[in-house]
Amino acid sequence: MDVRADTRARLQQAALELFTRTGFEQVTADEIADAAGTSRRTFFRCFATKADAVWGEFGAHVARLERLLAATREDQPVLASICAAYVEVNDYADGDLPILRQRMALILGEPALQAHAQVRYADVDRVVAEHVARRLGQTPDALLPRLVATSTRAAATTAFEVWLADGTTTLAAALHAAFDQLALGFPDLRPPSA
Amino acid sequence: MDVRADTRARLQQAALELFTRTGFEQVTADEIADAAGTSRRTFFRCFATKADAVWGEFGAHVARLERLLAATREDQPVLASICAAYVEVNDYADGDLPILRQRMALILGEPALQAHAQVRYADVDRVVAEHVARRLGQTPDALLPRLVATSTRAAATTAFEVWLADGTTTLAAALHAAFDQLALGFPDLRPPSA
DNA sequence: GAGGTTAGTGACACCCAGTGCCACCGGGCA
DNA sequence: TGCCCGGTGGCACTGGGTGTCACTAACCTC
Repeated sequence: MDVRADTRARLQQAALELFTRTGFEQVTADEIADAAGTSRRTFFRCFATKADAVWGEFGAHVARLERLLAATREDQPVLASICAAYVEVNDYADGDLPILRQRMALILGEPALQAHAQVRYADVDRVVAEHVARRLGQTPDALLPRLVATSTRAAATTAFEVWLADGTTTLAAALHAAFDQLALGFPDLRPPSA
Repeated sequence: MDVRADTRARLQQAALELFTRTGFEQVTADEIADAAGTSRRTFFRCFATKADAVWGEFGAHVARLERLLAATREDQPVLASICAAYVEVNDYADGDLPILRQRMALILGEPALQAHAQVRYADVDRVVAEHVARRLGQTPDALLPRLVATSTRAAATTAFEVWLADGTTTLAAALHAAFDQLALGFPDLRPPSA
């Protein structure tokens, strides 16, 4: 019932390559399957959606984020704990950075993939909101847990965008810069600029 | 080349109705067209996507937001100006609230529509980022303008969610509550809770 | 009032994503 | 050798979205 790991890996690699070269919408599932030396039917057994081929092991990613948040020390400020967890989860080895760049360029650049990302990010938001709710003694669907979850994810996404566009800064540095702004209520735009 | 306004209105109404009753994925474009007394082909001339039938005149909405932001006084804090613009754009007459609730329940509840929303919201983000960039003398793709745009939209979305789930608070009140938290750097979770 | 233009529409054919179903193939196992 | 079973390929089908053409009704001109 399951899928052989190398078949999945070949499909993922082929998909990433073709999407980057030709554009997400232009590539058909048949072409990916051909490039990976397998069939269209097998592609859709590995990935529920064409878009899912771009996301590696994102489920494991979210699970790891959840564990990190659960292990947070109580005396650490909540935003700092979330920032630290985001930084740790996204601490890739140098050798993995090119693939990460390729993946994120697609996700942040292709409209269809941006849309799909929303569904995947909903899991992240849920995990973060539960963490905040636990720390605050509120329910996860109250205003504050929800708001912290969505705005910290907004910060993380923005950090990824500038990291991707810039090329000189570290991903960790970009994440810290974004979270600092958020945690301080955007001090840089506090003084009326006139 | 254009589409008759009442055809579009009938289709939109039928779509909203059917989506709410049966669920977005369960309704086919044919069924919507039949319910509106027209053809499938005409449906796709009115709306590029099945999902687009849920969004009313969202383009006009964004344009109005842009005008409001452009007319902002220079001595008003940036976040306050954005909050005021969001509140004003979402200041519906009481008679329009039921339709708004219906629309937002679909957009926030159906995964496929959540995904599609990301594409529409990208326009909002661009407009807000340009406003912030103008006020700060930065480019719209710098960290701070992007971050303010995405996190204020996160705040607005969260406000919509609690407004929808709650039923007692005003939309304006929910927006102000969310923006206040954001502008102050989440003071409610500042003290280490231990 | 006849003839031409034009916008809106409907009908049909097509491409492609995604799914259900079944047949096949290869390897472990009695 | 015969059986079982996980991975796979082929096939047909649904449904979203598009390009094309033919039709119709209004409007305009002579």
